[in-house]
Parts: sequence; structure tokens; C-alpha cells
Amino acid sequence: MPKIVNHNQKRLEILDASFDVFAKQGYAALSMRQLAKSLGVTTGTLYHYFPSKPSLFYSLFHRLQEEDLLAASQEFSEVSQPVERAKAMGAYIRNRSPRLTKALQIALEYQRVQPEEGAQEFLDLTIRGYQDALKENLKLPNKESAELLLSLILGMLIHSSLAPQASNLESQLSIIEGIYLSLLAEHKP
Amino acid sequence: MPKIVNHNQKRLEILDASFDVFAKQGYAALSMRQLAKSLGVTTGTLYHYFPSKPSLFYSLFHRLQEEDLLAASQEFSEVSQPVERAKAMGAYIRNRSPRLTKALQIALEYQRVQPEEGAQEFLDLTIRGYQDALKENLKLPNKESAELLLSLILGMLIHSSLAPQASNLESQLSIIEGIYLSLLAEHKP
Amino acid sequence: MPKIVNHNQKRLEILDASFDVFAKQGYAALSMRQLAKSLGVTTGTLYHYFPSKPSLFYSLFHRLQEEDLLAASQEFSEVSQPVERAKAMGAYIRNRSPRLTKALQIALEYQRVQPEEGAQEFLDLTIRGYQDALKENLKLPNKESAELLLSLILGMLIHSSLAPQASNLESQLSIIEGIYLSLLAEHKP
Amino acid sequence: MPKIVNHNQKRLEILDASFDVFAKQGYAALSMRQLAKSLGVTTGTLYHYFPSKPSLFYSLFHRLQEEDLLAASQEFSEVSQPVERAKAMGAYIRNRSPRLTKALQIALEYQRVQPEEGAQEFLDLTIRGYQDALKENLKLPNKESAELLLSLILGMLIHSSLAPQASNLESQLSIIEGIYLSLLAEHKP
DNA sequence: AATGAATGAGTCTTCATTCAT
DNA sequence: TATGAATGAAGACTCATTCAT
Repeated sequence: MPKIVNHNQKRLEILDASFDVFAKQGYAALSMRQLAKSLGVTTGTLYHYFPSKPSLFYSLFHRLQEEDLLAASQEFSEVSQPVERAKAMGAYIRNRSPRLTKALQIALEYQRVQPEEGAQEFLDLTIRGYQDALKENLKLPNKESAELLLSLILGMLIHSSLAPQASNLESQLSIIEGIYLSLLAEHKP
Repeated sequence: MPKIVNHNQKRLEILDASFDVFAKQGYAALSMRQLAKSLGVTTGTLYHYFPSKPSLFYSLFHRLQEEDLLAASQEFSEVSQPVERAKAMGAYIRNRSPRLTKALQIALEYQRVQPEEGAQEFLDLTIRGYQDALKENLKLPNKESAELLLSLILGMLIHSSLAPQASNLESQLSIIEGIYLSLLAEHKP
Repeated sequence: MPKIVNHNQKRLEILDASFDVFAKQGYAALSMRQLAKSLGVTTGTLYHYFPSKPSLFYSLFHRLQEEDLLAASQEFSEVSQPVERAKAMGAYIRNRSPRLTKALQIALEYQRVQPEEGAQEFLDLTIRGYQDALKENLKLPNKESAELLLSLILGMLIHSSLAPQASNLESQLSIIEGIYLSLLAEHKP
Repeated sequence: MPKIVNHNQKRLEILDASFDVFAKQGYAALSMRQLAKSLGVTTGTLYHYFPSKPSLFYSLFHRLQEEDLLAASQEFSEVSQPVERAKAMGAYIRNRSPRLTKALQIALEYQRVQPEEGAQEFLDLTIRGYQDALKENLKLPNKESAELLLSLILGMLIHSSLAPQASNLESQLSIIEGIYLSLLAEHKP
């Protein structure tokens, strides 16, 4: 019984430690041996906890998404005034942009690595989860505005990842806050 | 007299034919043998025209970017009324979204594959090129709005690529057109 | 008819130009493309004059051996006094040691490259040719002393090639001259 | 607990078993696959113990040289009379000539395979090691005579390897013994 | 639970060689 | 005669994975 607990706990430790390594190197360029070395274990140990490389990667992705959704709903709920919500949203993105960027890169690779059936469906669900969280937490009037806001956030992250020199997160964030408020306004009167 | 082959033209043919294959499989998952087979040549031929797999990939990326910038500047210039420009922009994205998505995926992998110095700089320049094209062709009032619009477009492409079921391109496009017009309006009065 | 003459002449030009390249790079490490490039021709041209890489190499070796034997018999004959012959021998080795070393390296590789029957026999004949030339030109009393003298020369070349810092050609040459004279003396009284 | 294998010992076993294979085929003509097959392992195993083909070859060469120097100093020390030392030397060469020849061939290829800086220096040191061993064990009067004797031995080995039919090891050995004695004598009075 | 030795298929790349022009 | 495009087998090396201990 206690073994099981430790087993699961160790699995999670491995996943958490793998996040940065995968984000930095990418799935294909990171061998199981390198990953093991980075974590200070051996390949045998990795295979003791995960049946295969893809499976480890999927588990990592699932865990990420769990955590992110949880964090999102915790962080910018509890704010009632639109203007304050707008600022909370900006702060959330600003603070978490490095982590969100890595997570996005991992999601993009997840799609490539997994050509099986369920993967796409799972991605769809995940994205929908983010959208719903946005809609709820930011009290958006409809699905379309949540969709657009998510696109905008994804785009900013991709943009600044692809071309850090050509992208100014701050100036974009303030425009986004404006867009958010106008999305709210459109449906208020 | 040698076998008559226009070396440079054949290079381009190979690149053009490689586009879809790379976009579909991704860089790492596509072996030179598979690529060669897809193109109906042998690996030897590939290496006759390109010194290595990364170099082939870089050439592909360069070519893409050249073409896209050219197409962009040709397509939605020549339109004078803001509302018409907004529609032209929407049409451009709608028509080209599959190709733009592939190109974006290739750009994202380009970054991973090429950790050398010049690559990041080149990506920055490329993105700036797109931004400038947007600003010019859409007569945007300032750099910031071009930046934001590009983020929005990138985000939509990523969004619909990651989760086609959870993303409605059409509804987003009409919102984007509105945003474009309001970006214009802000600086008009 | 004149075509044939040119053909043979070009063959020889290629062989002569190949000598240094093969000596420097070694057989295995020198590709036909590299060789062609070094000579300022194309691989096609190489294959026009030689049916294969081994055959080109064999031809090179044959040519070398022809030339060397000729040069040897020309150079240190015509000297009647033992002491002068000893000095002529020393001078011959001193002057030609770089070329002789390269030729020896090529001979050693020839053996490796050619596992076919005739090759060993040909090498035996060649070495015997050198021995006979030594015996004749240096008026050695018997086969054994020619054998030994050749070993000594080969050894010096190998020695100074393997470890230039640990080998002093000059001091060895003067000892060799002494050995030569004592080999002569043993059978004179 | 891991599979119990003494890593270092297995390395040495691989090197020892590789000696004959490399000596027979030569470095370039021996693929890692062939070598692995000869040793009854897989290429993966080879690369588990050696990071690359050159590195395996270098290790082999280092090991050879270690062993040879050790054997030399053990074998023909402990003999006090010059004439007996001369015979011991002859016996040593006679008994070990096949192995010495292989080692020499490997040394010659080592030079080709390794164009890096340290290699030439290492070869110089090695050869100097042999020379010093000769001088010590055979009580030679000076460096020059050790140099010459080594050249002679190298030459005999090369000679009989290149042209076994044209070379009589026995007759040369007896001449060498004489030369050795006269080298001793020159400096005795 | 954990190790790390072993496997062998697969990767990128090179090369001798052929052949249409 | 000469070119250089094309071939495909083979080379060095890597990697996910298995398994004896």
C-alpha cells in the first residue's frame, strides 16, 4: 500500500523535473538517456515508471494541463470589477508567460508525437477547458469572445517566442486589456 | 556534355515538394530516406543538392518566407477603403490558412532545429518583415497595432491547428475585422 | 592513333598528380571526388581513364616503382671506390627521403587494398627488384647483405616517419655507411 | 542490482580481441559492424564501451604499446654476457615477429587515422620508449646505436611483411647480432 | 526498486560507380 | 572526351527498449 503512494509520488516528481528539460530540448532531440541523466536516474528507472517515451510525454502533458487549469481558476476569479479583472488577466499572463510558452511548445509537440486517435480529441477538450476557464473567470459574454481571447494569448506567446526582438509583451498586454473591456462592453448595454 | 539539369531549379523543385511532407510529418519524424521516397528520388540525390538535413530544412524555410512576404504585399494592397481592407484581410487569411498554418509549424520547428547564432536573428527579421507588411498594406497607424494584429493571426492559426473542434475561424475572423477597424479608428480623430 | 598517345599521356599525368594526394591522405581517406577535385577534373574523367579506384591506385604504385628503380640504377652506379659509393648511397637516401617515405607508405597501403592473388607476388618482385639494384649498384657481395641494407633503409624511413622527433637521419646515415663498408670488407679478404 | 560486468575488464577484453582483427583488415577496411560480429557482440555494445571508432583504435594502440614495453624489459634483461644478450635479442625478435609486425602496422595506421595534435607527440614518446628500452636492456653505449638498432628491427619487420618471399628473417637476424656486437665493441676499448 | 549492459533497427551521411548528354 | 546528376549500398553512430541481476 505505501509502496503505491511512493510510486505515484515518484512518477510525479519525474514529470515535474522533466518539464523544463522537454521544453528546452524538444521531444525528438531529447533522448531517454539524456533525460535520465538530467534527472539523476538511469533509463531503467524511467522505464520502471513509464512504459515508453511517448507515454511519459503524454503524462507530462496531462499533468501540465491539470495544473494550469487549476491555477487559472484560482488566480483570477474573486475579482468583481471589469477593469480590475482586465488587470488581473494582464498580470496573470505577464507573470506566467515563460511557463505558458513552454507549455504551449509542449502541446504543439504533443500533437506531432501522437498520431493516434484519442490525442486530437484530448487536445480539443483541453483547449475547450482553457476557453471555458477564460469565459468563467473573466465573465465573458459568449464562447466567441473566449475563443478570440485565447487566440490572442496564444498568439502573443508564440510571437514573443519566435521573435523576442520584434515583440513587445507589455504594449500588447495593454491593448489586450482594452480589447477585453470592449468585448465585455459590446454585450452589456 | 553533362546531363542537362538546371541545378538551381531542381533545388527549388525539391524544396517545393518538401513543404507538404515536412509540414505533415515534422522535421524530426521525417527521415531523409522517407523524404527522398516521397519525392521519388534517392537520398544520394537529396545530398547532391543539399549538404545536410538541417540545411535542406533551412533552405525550405527561407523559401517559404520569401514567397509569403511577396504574396502578402501583392494581395491586399490596392484597396483604399478601410472596410474593404478589413474584408481583404479576412479573405487573405481564410484562403491561405492551411498554408499559413504549415508555414508557421515549420517556423516553430526551425527554431528548435537550429540552435546556432544567426537563426534567431533571422527569425526576428522575418517576423518584423511580416509586421511591416501588415502595417504597410493595411495602413495601420503604428508598430504596436501591427504587432498585435500579427499575434492575433498567429494565435488563430495555432488555435485552429491545436483544436480544430474548439475553434471557429469564421467567427474569429469577423471579430478580427472589427478589431482592425477600431485600431484604425483610435488614431483617426 | 594520336588519340591513344594522348590517352596514355593523360593517364600518366593523372597518376603523377595523384601521388602526393594519396601519400598525404591515404587510400581509404581519399575519395574519388576529392581526388578529382584536387586534380581539377571530374569523377567522370577519372573513370574515363581508370576503371576503378583500386585500379587507379595499382597503376600509381606500378608507376612509382618503375620510376624508382630506374632512378636508383642511374644515380649511384658509375662510382668505383667503396668509400665514394658509401657516400653516394647516403646522399641518395638523404635527398630522396621524403619521396621514398611517401612511396613506402603507398606500398604498405597497396598491400592492404589489394587482397587479390597477384598483388603479393608483385610486391615480392618489386622488393626483389630493389634488392638487386642495391646489390648491383653498390657491388654488394651477396644477397643477404642487400637484404639487410634494404631493411635498414626501410627501417630508417619508417622510423623517421613515425617519430620525427625521436629519429636523427644524419647520424643513422653515417652509421649505415660504416655498416655498408664492413659488409663489403667481410667478403673482400 | 545491475548486471554484473566489470566495465574496465570488458573494455580490455574487447581491445585484446580486436587486435588481430584490426591487424588483418586494417583500420579503414574494418567496419564497426564487422568488428562487432567478429567479437560476437553488437555495434551497440561496442559503443557502450568506446565512444567512437577512432577512440577504440587509439585505446587499442595504447594498450599494445604498454604491453610491448613491459614484455621487452622483462624478457631480455638479466643477461650479462654480450654474446648471450645478442642471442636473446635475436630470440626475442624471432619469437615475437608476427605480433610485432601487426603492432607496427597498427602504429602506422594510427598515424593516418589521427591527424590531431597530440597523436604525433604520443608516437614520438612511444618510439623513444622503445629506444630507451633497447638501450637499457641491451646495454648499448649511446642513443645513436639504439636508434639504429630500432630502425633495423622496424625495417626487418616491414621488409618481411611487404615481401615475405624476398626476405629471410634468419639470415638477417644473424647479421643483426653481429652489428649489435660491433656497436658494443666500438665503444669498449 | 533500481541498475546499466545489451540489442538491433534506424538515422544521417558518404562513396564508388554509372550513364545520359 | 568530358560532365555532373543519379544511384543505392554501406558506414559510423544513436536510440528506445529489454532484462539479468
